Amino acid sequence: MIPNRLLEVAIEQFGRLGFEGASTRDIARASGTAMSSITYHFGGKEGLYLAAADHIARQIAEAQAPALAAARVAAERPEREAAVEALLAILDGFAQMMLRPESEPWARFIIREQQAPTEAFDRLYRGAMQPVAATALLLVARARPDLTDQEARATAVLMMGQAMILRSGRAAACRILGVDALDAEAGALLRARLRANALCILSEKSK
Amino acid sequence: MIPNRLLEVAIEQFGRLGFEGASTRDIARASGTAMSSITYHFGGKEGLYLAAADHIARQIAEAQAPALAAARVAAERPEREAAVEALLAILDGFAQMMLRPESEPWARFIIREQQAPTEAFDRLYRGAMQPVAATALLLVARARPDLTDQEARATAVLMMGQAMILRSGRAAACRILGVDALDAEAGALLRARLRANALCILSEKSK
DNA sequence: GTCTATACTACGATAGAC
DNA sequence: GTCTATCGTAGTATAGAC
Repeated sequence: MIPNRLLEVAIEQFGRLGFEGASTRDIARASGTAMSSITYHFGGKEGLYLAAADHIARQIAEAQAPALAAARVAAERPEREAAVEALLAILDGFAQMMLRPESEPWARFIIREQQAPTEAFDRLYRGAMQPVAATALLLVARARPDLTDQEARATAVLMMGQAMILRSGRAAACRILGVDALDAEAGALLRARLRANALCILSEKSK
Repeated sequence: MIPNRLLEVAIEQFGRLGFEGASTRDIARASGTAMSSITYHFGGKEGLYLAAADHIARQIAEAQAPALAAARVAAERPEREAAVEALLAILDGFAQMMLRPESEPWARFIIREQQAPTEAFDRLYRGAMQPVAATALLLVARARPDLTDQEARATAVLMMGQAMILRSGRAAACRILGVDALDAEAGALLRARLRANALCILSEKSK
């Protein structure tokens, strides 16, 4: 299926080179088709870019759906610990996604959009991030009832930052850890520390 | 001074568009000079790119130097609390840098390099990141003697991630917080939560 | 040192054959 | 639907005037 192949290559190239840096010629060639297929299927370079964002959002949403459903159930339980565990699970799922090699191309795409958001960011946020953020926020509020709404939001953002650095700052992380790549061993270490940090943040007693 | 003007514009353009996306024509025009000045001063597009990385590294190193010197003194003190406070200060300094508008152009440049490191990343790491990381690591080890060396390194990386998301995931952070921009008010909230989180991570008693 | 002029390559879009 | 061919524009590098 040519459109799908085009989308995968487009995510790779747009993520690596940016919208203006990537060339429709190269994308078409690497997809094994002619440049004019892009015009035909997506209307042009910009249409392909937006379609790539939608494709990423759909993939992430599908991958996170089960964890989010489980978390929303946990948020209804009376014990605060259930919310803590559910949030730890979401965070770990997020971290695992960041560690998985398959996330590299679309992580590049998203990080680029975060620096200079276009319409594509809107689609990414609404499709992939907003559902995770909303659930995480609900759980932070349950786990830390002492925080105001804005404090809970800030806490959620910062906790996500710990997982996000596994992609956004991977090169520096590897050097600090003294490893060539974030393999299974380094990933397990980081996930364990992330869990310990998050547990400690979420368990703090109200003053 | 034309070379300096070229460097500032280059950081802006390379950060926004990437190495291949930026054009020497535009950089020269925005610097008020001819395209061939780039060849003369930096030997070509690639030379300008590496010089831009060096320029960024120098600026960051200068900005962080006083905080690092103070931290190294604190690391010598016998009380564990001195190390904790010094690390909180470094983290807050880092967060403030991420929040400051001036950091936007070179943050874009650095984040781009993290995704696909070139020789420029080497210069950025050695010049700007390595000194901060080494000091932070020293302080984490002092504050949390129960952690192994690798655990301390992972903890340092994750804690930095909390501050880094203020740049790398700023667009999403703004949406989650429900604000248009990370102004002084939002910045103060985030820094306060970051301090609380870090304090809790660093103070955890050994099991 | 800084400029203009130019050579050469690659870009995105589109028209039209099949 | 997918291809080839072509148009106009913009890219880097470089030679040479001043």
